[in-house]
Amino acid sequence: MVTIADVARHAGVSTSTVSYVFSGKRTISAATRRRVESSVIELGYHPNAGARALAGRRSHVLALVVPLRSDVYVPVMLEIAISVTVEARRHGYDTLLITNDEGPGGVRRVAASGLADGVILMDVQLDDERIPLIRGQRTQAALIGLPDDPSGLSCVDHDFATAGALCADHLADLGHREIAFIGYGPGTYRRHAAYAERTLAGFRERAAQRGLRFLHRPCEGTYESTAGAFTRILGDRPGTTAFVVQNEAAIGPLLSLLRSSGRTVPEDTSVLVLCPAHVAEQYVPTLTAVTGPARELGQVAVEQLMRRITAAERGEQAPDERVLLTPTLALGQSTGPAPR
Amino acid sequence: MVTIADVARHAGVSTSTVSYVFSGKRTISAATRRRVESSVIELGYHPNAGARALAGRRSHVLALVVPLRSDVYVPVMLEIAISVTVEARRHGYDTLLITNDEGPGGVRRVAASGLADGVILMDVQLDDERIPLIRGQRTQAALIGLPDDPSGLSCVDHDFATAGALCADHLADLGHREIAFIGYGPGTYRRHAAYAERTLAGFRERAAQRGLRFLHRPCEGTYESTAGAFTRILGDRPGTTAFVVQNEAAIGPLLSLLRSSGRTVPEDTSVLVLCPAHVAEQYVPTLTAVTGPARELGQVAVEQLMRRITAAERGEQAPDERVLLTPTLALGQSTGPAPR
DNA sequence: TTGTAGGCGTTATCAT
DNA sequence: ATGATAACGCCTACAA
Repeated sequence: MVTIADVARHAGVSTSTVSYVFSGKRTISAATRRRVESSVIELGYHPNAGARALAGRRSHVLALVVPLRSDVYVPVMLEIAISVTVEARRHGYDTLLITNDEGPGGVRRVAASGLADGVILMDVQLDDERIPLIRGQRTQAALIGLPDDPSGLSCVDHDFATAGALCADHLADLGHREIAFIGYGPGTYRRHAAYAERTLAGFRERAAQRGLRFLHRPCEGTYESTAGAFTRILGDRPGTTAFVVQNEAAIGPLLSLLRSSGRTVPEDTSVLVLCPAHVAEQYVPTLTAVTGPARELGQVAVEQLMRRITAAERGEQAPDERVLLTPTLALGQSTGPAPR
Repeated sequence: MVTIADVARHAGVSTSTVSYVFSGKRTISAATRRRVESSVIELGYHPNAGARALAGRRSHVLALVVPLRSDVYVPVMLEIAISVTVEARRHGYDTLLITNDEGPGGVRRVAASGLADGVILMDVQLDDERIPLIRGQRTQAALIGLPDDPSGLSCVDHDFATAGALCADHLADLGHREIAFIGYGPGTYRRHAAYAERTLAGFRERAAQRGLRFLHRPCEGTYESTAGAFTRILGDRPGTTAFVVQNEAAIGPLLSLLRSSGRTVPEDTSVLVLCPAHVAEQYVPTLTAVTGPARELGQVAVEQLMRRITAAERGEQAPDERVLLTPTLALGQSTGPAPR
């Protein structure tokens, strides 16, 4: 193994000089820097991570806690994980994967052992049980998802309320007046899942402002459940001209049901979905969708965590941050003017 | 921070005794062990990862290289990543996520710096460019996916040939004689993607043995592409009574096409898919599927890597392993006896 | 069965 | 602008 001492000897400088060439924490003459750098390349030197962590009290690793089972659409999870990893590298950090099957103990373990300098929690629930623990051990953390009480923490999430409002606006602009909202199963609302409640609230409020009538129906996402919701909606409100769907699993069934009931999309009925763009694009016709930027979620979380780690190292108190990312409307072929 | 010296003092033993209690590398009297263990708990001691890696020359971390873009179905990727992480923990290891956007340099970096003791490569291609590099630097590695030349490496993959054979057998058993195979796009076969070629070869061989006629048609997975393949198949072989589909994206379109052409499933036409079980279950009717065990893929890779790391530490040459996991047939409602 | 002490490779504090 | 050197916390021969 090539050590820093080998490089120092080869370049004719002291080990501290080599170290400072890497860290940039003091000024080095151009000549010396060149000599060191060419020695590094010639010898194939890679700083030893363990020694660096030990001496520098920083592992340059962050831990990403992924839920084993999640309400979050799986491909989005991986997209976030990858964006975290890529963004972390831009800050000289590597990313450790922690699953929640260890329970909250996993976070304690990697933080207490110094394996990781900080933690990013994915799929944070309103009353997430991991949060008190994080607060307790002063672990630097950034959350993806907005908890009940975000004090003392940095977090980033989609702006679900705005997503809901965007849906109402788009359909109102097209002249629709009677709208059905097909949501997640009742259990999701019962446990107050943030994304479900906030989206609905945002939709409801904007719908009221724009003078829309609407009906919210939970739906498990199975074909039977969707069929039940569909039938009751058309029974209660035969004049319904548009559907908003927040449950990916219900999209396919709903389109089938519309077709077999003789309604064309978007001429007779508009369909607007809340889901990742590439899901909406898979359908025929392509679906108009309100979509949040998954990749940015990971990037922002990493930036927040880096700021906290840096602040903590300086003995400062990191400011809490709370960022909501604005969703966008991706026009597809499934929404159109309300029929007369 | 609580160090091993604090624990030793508190328990009235030497630091080496504490260390050996953890590593189990020498026998400790029950009384001493108890004293140490309770001190550990009382003080909340966690061994420092950096110091451990430095002194022990082992980081107890493995690196998992995930492709940025992949042919592999995304939820399966995450399932594998999680199974790797969980299995690694059972061996006292943590998992570092490496994306391929660093290029093969990422692997070199984590291996040379001692950040990771070994590497697991996902989604390995037949002529994977990362493999020569791994061989060159003597990095311990396990591959998920079977390359052209697996010498000097451990690898695990699905047994795609058997998956293809299972398809032929199931349909032959049901009395089908004319079968269409809807595969991936032509590009997939052109670059000799292993899973596509091996599946087709396995199917072809068994089909010949069982006296089946079959037609293979590539398909991009879009609605248009599927419609084109469908039309040509029924043009060439009007007597086709069963479809095998290896392209998840083509499943939805194919079912629509069958329905709108007035064919019922499974009475008129059987549909058999090659895809993860939970995808097949989402459809109405549920689809019969041939499925590989994704979770086990991760587990086996970790076990292989652990054996290699242990062997290398002892200065031994690790034996190459090559494991193919057997797929299973999951019966759904989409296959039935051939119509008369 | 247990203790002692040297060394793992870097960083960062003093010097110069 | 650069050097010397004491930590950093743990592991593991070597002793007892």
